[in-house]
Amino acid sequence: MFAPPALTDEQEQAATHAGGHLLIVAGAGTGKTTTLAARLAHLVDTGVAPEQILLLTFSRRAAAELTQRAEVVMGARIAAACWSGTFHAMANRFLRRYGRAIGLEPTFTVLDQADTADLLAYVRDEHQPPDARRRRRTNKDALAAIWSRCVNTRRPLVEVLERWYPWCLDDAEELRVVYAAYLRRKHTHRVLDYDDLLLHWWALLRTPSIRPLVAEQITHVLVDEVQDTNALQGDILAELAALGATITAVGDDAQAIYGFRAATVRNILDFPTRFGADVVTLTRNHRSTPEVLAAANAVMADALERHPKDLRAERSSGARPRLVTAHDEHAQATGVCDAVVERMEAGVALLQQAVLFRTSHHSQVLQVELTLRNIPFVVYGGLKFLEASHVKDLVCALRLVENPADDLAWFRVLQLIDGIGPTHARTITAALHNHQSIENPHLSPLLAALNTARAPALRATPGAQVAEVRRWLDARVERRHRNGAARTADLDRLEQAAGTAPSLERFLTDLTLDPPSSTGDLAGPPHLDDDYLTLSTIHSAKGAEWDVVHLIHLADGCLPSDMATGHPEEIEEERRLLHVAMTRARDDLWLHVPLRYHHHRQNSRGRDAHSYAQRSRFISAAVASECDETFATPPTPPAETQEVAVAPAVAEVQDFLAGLLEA
DNA sequence: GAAATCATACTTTTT
DNA sequence: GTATGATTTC
Repeated sequence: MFAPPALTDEQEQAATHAGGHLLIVAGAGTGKTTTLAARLAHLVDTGVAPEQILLLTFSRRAAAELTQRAEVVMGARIAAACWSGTFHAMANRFLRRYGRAIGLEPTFTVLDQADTADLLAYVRDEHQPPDARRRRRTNKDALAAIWSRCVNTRRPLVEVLERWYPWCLDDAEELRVVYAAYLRRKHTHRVLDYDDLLLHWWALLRTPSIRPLVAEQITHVLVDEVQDTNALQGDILAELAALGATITAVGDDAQAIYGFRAATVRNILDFPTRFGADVVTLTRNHRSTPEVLAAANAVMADALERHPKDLRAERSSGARPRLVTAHDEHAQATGVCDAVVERMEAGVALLQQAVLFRTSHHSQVLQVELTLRNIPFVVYGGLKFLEASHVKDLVCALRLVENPADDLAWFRVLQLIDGIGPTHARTITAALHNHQSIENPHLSPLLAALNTARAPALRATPGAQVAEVRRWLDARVERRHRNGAARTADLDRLEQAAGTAPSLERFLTDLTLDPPSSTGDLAGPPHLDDDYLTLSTIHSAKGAEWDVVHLIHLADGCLPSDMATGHPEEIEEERRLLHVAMTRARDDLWLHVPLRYHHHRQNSRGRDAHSYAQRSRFISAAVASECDETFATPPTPPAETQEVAVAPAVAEVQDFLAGLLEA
């Protein structure tokens, strides 16, 4: 018998619910993870084999946290036996194992979002090379986003264009051609994009020869953050249910923040009727003080769609949230640092404090200030490590080791050779596929390096394979970039990470499905016992909690983001984003509003500009009345208007120089 | 004709 | 810092 930590009545009811599908509506801070871990333990306790439980979480991080919590209750060995990970990671696992049944070679490579956009641009150029006379084409990121929305919402192209990309409607025919070519290309080159993983998993679950296997293997499915799943993921759950699995879904419609990724809140709202599920609602918040909750509830009070469940505070009274209006973002950064240090000196570890923001560049000024003050920090979210060109170069070269059919990888890697540009890269790729000979003396070192890395050599560990590829690559990376040393240092870190992977294929797949989420992730263990402050996008902070939380850049245009003010529902999603951010705080919540912030604007002279901001529209008078308000300190005068004292000797030199200019 | 180089515009959130 | 388009160089 296991002895779970004391559960409240509502948690207990959810954890031990028997006989059928279940929806747990769990507001922020109501002990969702505790309840889910307890349910997991309960299932095992009542005779379900851990190998028959599928745990679908939103991120690898959430999976790890849940598993860790479950380990405490049920022991590490049992917890580790569950199938757990993101929808995409689980799709990958099933497809590697059973893909052959639907005609999918299990050696496929996975394209991340940037690869997807690159491949779309690549096939478009084959059909329609850029034409100076024509107007600007749809950019490749939009190409990828449009198609992804079609797949994930399962709606036809024209409908998606009308609803979300009306300015692209004129290009509908062109897009159709490009997407058709993209589909063919992926198929012949054994590559899958993120959406393909879900789509093929779904197809697999509908395949008669596979269904009995899965039915036997998976009897219980636990889904976390179900409000952030999309239509396709909902259909996958339905297939699993049809195979006899019992589904437990957990979520909170007030925390739906992934609409931009085609998530639909219908998946949680319709769950009870679609699956005939019982519903248990958790409303007692154990995380935050009543003061923090009052402010968070006040934000949601103005929502267009009212969520009937107000969170009830269980904790005793604490400090009121602080609403700080700073003169500009420098003053804001100063204010955050002062408060963080003050709390640290009062005994709150940096690890128990966080600064959250809407977009990653909102944290730049703060990062400078933290560095100046020697306050250690780790940044989550928005990290473009995998998008840096030298990292992509290495990853593409490694993909060629695994899958020589990967045209996109060839296209990129070949252009690293002197004298080879887009045109030659294409012809050489085609020639390689047709086993024709190629006359280019610079090519053989690359082919040799790939062959050595590919050889089923005895010591071909992933680390050694990376090292082999780098013997060819490093010199080229250093030649192409001014800061070559820093870039090869990044490659060192990748090589190190590869050293711990079971295979090159696993290394590459993990890198795309679970990219390093923080600046520290690849750096390895030395960071672990340090104390550091967390900087995170709100999206990446989902599910986490801290004693002290600072929200910065709460200005209109930042939150709500001015990229997301087109449709009312987008604005509502931004509101929920603020709600999610505020409910991360246990004891102290700070809301920072800069009146003036740096704005990258492309005015005619190409100069950056400052914008004067207004407080976020979500901070209503009612919200403000739940906070203690502080106003801006007067600004320090800009440096260039300050009097600069000139020493006598310098004045003399200046006079001399000025004299040279006189006739 | 293709590659290298220079100039200019753009930069949400994530699997 | 990077992606794209125009211009220069090979």
